[in-house]
Amino acid sequence: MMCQLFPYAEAVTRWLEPEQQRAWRAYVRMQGELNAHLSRQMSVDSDISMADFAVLVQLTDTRDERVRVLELARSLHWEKSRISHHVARMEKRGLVRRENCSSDGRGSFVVLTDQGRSAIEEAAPAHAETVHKLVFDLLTEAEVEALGSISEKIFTRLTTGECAAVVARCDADDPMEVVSQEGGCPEA
Amino acid sequence: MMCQLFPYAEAVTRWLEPEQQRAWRAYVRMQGELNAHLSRQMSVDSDISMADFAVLVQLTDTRDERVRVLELARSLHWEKSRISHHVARMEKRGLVRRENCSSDGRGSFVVLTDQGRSAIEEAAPAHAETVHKLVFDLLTEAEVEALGSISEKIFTRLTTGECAAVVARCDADDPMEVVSQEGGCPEA
DNA sequence: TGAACCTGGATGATGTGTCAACTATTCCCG
DNA sequence: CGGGAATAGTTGACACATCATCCAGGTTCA
Repeated sequence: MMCQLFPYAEAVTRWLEPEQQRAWRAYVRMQGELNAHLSRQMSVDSDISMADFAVLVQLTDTRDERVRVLELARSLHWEKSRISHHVARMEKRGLVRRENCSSDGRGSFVVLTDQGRSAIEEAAPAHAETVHKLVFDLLTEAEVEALGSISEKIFTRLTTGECAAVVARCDADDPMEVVSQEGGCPEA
Repeated sequence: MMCQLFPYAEAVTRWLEPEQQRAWRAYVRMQGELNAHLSRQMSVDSDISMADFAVLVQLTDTRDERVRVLELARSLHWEKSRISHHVARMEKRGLVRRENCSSDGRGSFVVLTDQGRSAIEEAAPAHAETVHKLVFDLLTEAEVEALGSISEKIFTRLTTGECAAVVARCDADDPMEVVSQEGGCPEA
């Protein structure tokens, strides 16, 4: 219908084919709803947000439980100012603590506190269960595989070449390397 | 790895299987990155946000180009206060206008302005092109089909039964009906 | 009629994400 | 060594989402 509404758009415009449109609309709504649901679940039955959780996962993922701010930014694909603000708020709530880096006067570490550790330990099982209920209990093995490879394709497209350049987020030293940080701890 | 880190979580916890984990991590990152990229693209080369765009699409989708606030909320699956705030901001920028509803003294309409119409007309082609470049150019027909059906499964799960009840967002009169609003105009 | 209740919507506080400066350190190279 | 560039991180302003609360206009029913 939009296509009828915008007949004057340059003739070169590639609108979506019907099946593409169906898939896209479904994806957009699903993704919005799923995010909302996961966030709400997390902050209702644990007392942290998905963002907190993501940060805490990165920290528990490191022996030593301390990570440099920019490394956090790179592995989460967040901008540095986002990390900075978020860590500040988490620090205020006692989930993490900042420490100066002795080897580099500019840098600082984000360190997991006991309270942070118990927060994520409490949150993780419920979150994993939610992901099961909302996603994996519904999908066949083939669909899981498809979801993974579709996501990887798109992600790779987004983080290589022009797209990555446009973003200029907190530039992974090697733009290709961002996808290789697998094998760590799950988000769920 | 998290599984090792939380061995004390109740034994009943269902962690994710390796393939599930891979798919889940890939999905989460892709989705975050894709959202960020679409938003940035939209606000760089048009002067509106994805949220603005979504609202404008709903408006152009209606002959008469006016929609009741709550109807907007229902079709976008947003909370009413989100709509209210967002419409207020859009009004301030001249993209829409509010009008009182004569038949129901409480209600009000959101009306598309000329400026709003030209904003979406300008934004839509570029957005569609971006979606092509970032998504559909990469996927086979089978993958498009898979993406659609996976998304629909999850979306349905999220909007029926207990999940929908938990949310109690702006209750579609018939909880089943929310998925039936197909056939309208694409988001892209 | 009027009291209890429901509905459509607005509002303010708070937490969060983004962008554009800004500071302080370190690096590089003459 | 010294000065410019790069790097690590912070800060403030603003847009946005959520929550709880409020309020005015309808509905129901005695």
